[in-house]
Amino acid sequence: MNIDTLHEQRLSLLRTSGNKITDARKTILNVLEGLKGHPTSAQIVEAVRQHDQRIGRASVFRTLDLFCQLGILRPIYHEGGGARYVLMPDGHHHHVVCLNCHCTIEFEDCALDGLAHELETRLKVQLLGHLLEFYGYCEQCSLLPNK
Amino acid sequence: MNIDTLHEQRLSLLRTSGNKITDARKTILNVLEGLKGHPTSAQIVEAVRQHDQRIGRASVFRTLDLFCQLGILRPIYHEGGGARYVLMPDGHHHHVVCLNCHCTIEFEDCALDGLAHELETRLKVQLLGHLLEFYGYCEQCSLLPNK
DNA sequence: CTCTGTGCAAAGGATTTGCACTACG
DNA sequence: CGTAGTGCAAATCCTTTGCACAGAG
Repeated sequence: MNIDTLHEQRLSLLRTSGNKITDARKTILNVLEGLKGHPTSAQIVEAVRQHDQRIGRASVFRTLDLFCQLGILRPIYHEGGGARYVLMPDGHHHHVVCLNCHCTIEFEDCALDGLAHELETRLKVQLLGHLLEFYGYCEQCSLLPNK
Repeated sequence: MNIDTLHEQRLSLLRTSGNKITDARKTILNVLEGLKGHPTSAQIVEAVRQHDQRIGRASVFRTLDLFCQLGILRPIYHEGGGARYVLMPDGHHHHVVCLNCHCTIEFEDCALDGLAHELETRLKVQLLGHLLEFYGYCEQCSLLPNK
């Protein structure tokens, strides 16, 4: 799937869900698409500010909440002050978190579609995506004593 | 696996990792084991307070961080002020979150052990557990318009 | 034209920190 | 006994809220 297509899809999801497409929201979406990894809200606010001085802090938070509600974004929490956010490129995201140094390693995996379908039937829910997080110790940290 | 055994395992993990077993930590562990679902830090602080008036707020936060580092507990973030915590009974936890009403549905699943082993080999990491979160709309919310 | 979204500034909380004291091992 | 852990209270910082104005549809 093409990046621009994804971008367009997200914008049209905004529209079809009854929300408006504003400059602030477009800018924030662009910023999110440009940031790598799992940025904190503070990093996002900062990046948005650099992009467009006029966008207020509050709007960033409101927009992040909106994106989360639409399933475009997921909040995660990795110790240390504040939520972090992950864009869900194709509705899913997978990573390994180190409990010691808190680094994250992303990986691809698509073994969960079957389970997703089963759950939709069994629990009568409608799923948009998933977030899979393994935790443990990364290569370096697993070599330390006490681990 | 027996509940008491799990409790003992957690305590001995504290000891073997070079931490001390104190009254405060024992109380907080008991409280966590007694709470259902995905309590917020505020709920945990409150529950601890009811259990033992003398335990300070800061100690609760420090202990939660410690438990997270040991892999006993995982922080998650579900919109709406503050982290939530999930005990990892056997090192894993799975749930579905509704993006609209924010309810959660827990389910059992053990299809990830194979993937965990593969990742351990491929990424050279040492895994303790995992958290799998599906998101979408629950039965009631998926029937609403705009969904 | 109407109603949703925005920016600002201030309020409100939750979490963290520093320090003297306690108690685990 | 020594060091890790604790409780308290204050400081800090993130997030939310209220309101008048702007702009999308």
